[in-house]
Amino acid sequence: MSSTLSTSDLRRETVITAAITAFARSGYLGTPTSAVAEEADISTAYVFKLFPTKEALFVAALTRCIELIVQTLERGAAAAKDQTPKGILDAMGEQYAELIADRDLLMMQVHAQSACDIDVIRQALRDGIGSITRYASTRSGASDDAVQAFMAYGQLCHLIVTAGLDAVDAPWAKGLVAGIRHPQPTKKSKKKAS
Amino acid sequence: MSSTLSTSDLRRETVITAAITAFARSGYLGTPTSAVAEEADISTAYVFKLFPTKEALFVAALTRCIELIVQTLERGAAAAKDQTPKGILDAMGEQYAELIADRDLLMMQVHAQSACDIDVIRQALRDGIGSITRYASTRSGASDDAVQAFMAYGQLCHLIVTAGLDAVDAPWAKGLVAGIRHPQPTKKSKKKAS
DNA sequence: GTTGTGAGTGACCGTACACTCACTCATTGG
DNA sequence: CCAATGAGTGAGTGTACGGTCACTCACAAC
Repeated sequence: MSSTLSTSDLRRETVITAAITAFARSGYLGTPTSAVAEEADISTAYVFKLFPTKEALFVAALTRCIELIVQTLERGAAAAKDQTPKGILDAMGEQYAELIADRDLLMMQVHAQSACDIDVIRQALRDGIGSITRYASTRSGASDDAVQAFMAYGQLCHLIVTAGLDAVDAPWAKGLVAGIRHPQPTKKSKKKAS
Repeated sequence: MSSTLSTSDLRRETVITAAITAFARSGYLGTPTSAVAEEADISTAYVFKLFPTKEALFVAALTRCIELIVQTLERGAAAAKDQTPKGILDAMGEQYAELIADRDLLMMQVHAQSACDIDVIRQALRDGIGSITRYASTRSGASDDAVQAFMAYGQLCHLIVTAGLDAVDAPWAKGLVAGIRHPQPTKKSKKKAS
């Protein structure tokens, strides 16, 4: 596809991006490395030259997700009209909701949580939650309680999206979903590779 | 081991219990059916006589989890000293925290969420969240907002336990965990089979 | 031109797992 | 005694996947 040659570091970036998409789709165990390779338009063997193990690849992808999320919170905070703690936190939430519209970042977190029996993954997730929480806290200056609530509703949002509760037409579902910023699933056009 | 003969329906019950333990440990894809069989002290082949597919087995286990959770909420509500909506909801939360002390019920939910790309599992999870939400709502009589918060903090609790955040000794972690009822991990004694 | 190097791959290996099948054994009923 | 039925299993089968290895190819340096 690209006529310009890529150094292996560039390729690594490509693979990380592809890994996020692939792992988000079917989770750590459910995604063969070959699926990541295919998504990156690269051979499976080469993926293993760029990353020593599948675990390492997943961790790299997860870490990248967290970076993207923190960057998004930064943008949200910067764009907040109301620069009070609450205003900033709200703006962050709104920006976050927009980021996860395509679900990949969200599903990566869910899948990571489920893969926590693997030490390096749990550690990466811990660190990630740490980054996010610390940033939300220090940047907004909000109370611990407010930050805790911020995170809690974020988790609820994950559940809603994963289980597809926003498509459920029942009072209990409406109540659960109410007031939570909602991404309408962006249509992802899968590119056909030869 | 048992000298009394068991009808196949009894066996099915045993297998469901075993499945909860096994699946909770390593998730849907990470748990071979043979692990469930071993936990139930039964041959793998017989598991497939009792449940048509691994999917069906997982769904049965998940459904059982939800039943156990709702029963727990019932007990919590009944035991509430303060029978106001908030009092009942709090009591439910406390009882729930106690139930998930051994983590199996909690991990099953996490793993189910991650396995939501399988239709029957997502459906079962949806129904389960529905049961729980509806029960919490009607039994407590609390507002939609309060029920929503109840669920949100429940989800945060799942994250804390899964990622082991309660073992993290940093301010951000303390802030996240603060005030959330906590199970100290019950020691499970694995029984040795011959 | 030949020697070195890094990008990239096809073909393979060992293992694990979902699911099947032919079978054994015990109990029941006549 | 024999037939039928249901509990329960050992030994497979086909396939998929993580990881490896020997290899090719393009290009640069001399």
